[in-house]
Amino acid sequence: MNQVVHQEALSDTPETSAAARRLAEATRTRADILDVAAHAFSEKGLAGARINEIAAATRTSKRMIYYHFGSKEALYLATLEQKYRAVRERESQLALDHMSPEDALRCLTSVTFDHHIANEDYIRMVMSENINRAKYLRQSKDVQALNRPAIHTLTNIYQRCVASGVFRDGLDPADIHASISALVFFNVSNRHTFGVIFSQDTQSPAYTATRRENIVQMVLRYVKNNPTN
Amino acid sequence: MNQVVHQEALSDTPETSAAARRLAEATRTRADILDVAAHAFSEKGLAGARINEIAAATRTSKRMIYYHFGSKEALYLATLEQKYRAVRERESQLALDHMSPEDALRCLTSVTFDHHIANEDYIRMVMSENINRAKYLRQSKDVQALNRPAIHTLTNIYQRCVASGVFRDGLDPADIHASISALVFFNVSNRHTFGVIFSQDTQSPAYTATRRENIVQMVLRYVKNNPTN
DNA sequence: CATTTTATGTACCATTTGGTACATTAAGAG
DNA sequence: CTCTTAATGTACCAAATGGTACATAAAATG
Repeated sequence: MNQVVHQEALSDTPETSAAARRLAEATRTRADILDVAAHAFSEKGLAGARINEIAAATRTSKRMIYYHFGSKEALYLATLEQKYRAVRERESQLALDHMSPEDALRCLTSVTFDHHIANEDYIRMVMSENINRAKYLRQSKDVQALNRPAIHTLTNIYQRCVASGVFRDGLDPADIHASISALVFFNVSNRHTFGVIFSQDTQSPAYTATRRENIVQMVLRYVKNNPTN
Repeated sequence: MNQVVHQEALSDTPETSAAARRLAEATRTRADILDVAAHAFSEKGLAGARINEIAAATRTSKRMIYYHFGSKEALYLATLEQKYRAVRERESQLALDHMSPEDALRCLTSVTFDHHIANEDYIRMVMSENINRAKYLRQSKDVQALNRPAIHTLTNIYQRCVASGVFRDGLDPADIHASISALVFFNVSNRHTFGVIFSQDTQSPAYTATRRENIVQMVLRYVKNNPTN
């Protein structure tokens, strides 16, 4: 997208640096807008966020938002893709192959739990997008591809586990993934209404720790042949 | 709120009927507005819904919305309370006492699952309210009281089960409730993004049926001493 | 009957909103 | 050196938005 600098390698430092600086500047501008917008949309949703406010929080102007992104909706879609990309990238860095299958599942669940807590912006955007009935996510071309590894990881763990006899057979990895996602996502997404209704501090370390452990137990007991822990 | 008609019982039919008709009319107007607004807010959230559109869909006018509710935010809060009330009322009609404890938990989970599917409007409002960080729900005086029975029901079941030796001891009913809620809520709330990402029809009867059964199994295996099913 | 209160319609408004027209500056192309 | 193109600032706009002032008809009140 922005890596072409066709110029002779000789006059590298002075001329190219000018061009490169310019390009880098534009890229930085886009990134700046994207970050500010992502936070705004995450905070108030597509309808609630204000282009004027986003522009004001940027180091550039509203004019530039429309120059680089075209419309509010296009900007929203761009932030959505960015968030999905960032989250999946960090997820894919998880190395589980060297663990015992049971530890791998335990670790995957636990880390995913913490990961969701650490990425509230992402969660809020997913909520927002579900209120939109995925109207914008549907338009993204590479989000599907981006997310397949999540299932593959789990399929690997599960198959290794079944082979070793620790897990029971006949379960669907996609379904296990759905359950893990549900448990850890809800813990962040609904913490506010849940906290108000049941008068609990759903963000306290104590609540979080017990919740994490209970979710891990729930997942393990679901897949294990002889859950005795 | 609107049940006082201090008038003599003698002149009941002609005079009161005029007053009663008037009162009933106003009540109907409020109910009409509330229903239309609930749907609008559920569909687009607080920021996305338009008072003008709500008014147009009503059999009365925008003027009446402000007369009866005062502001967009107050109307939103009123719809929020109405939805919570309606959902909890239907929930409390569930009779589980005559069942075996295990069947009771199985039934509770299963019914709650179906109940969430049948009340998408409610789910969307809860999502919306979590995006608001429960700013409005927090202002409601009777929502907490409204929701305590949910935990009590579960506590009853759980204690009966532990006593009979079928369930393991030491679990927190509130936590079990959180897990059940997470699993069934997510199944509806995130169906759109989930469907897009994993190219599944998350609303098909087949998907729904397996998902329901897997969630029930997950809950049962979590609490049971010897999960062999 | 006079007066006050409830409930409602009509028309209007200030502000905000997403978006744009126009000018400009600087760099790349030939 | 000229011409095009990428990038950006300024000022502006039409439409939409939440909300209201004013009038009024009917019922309640005393």
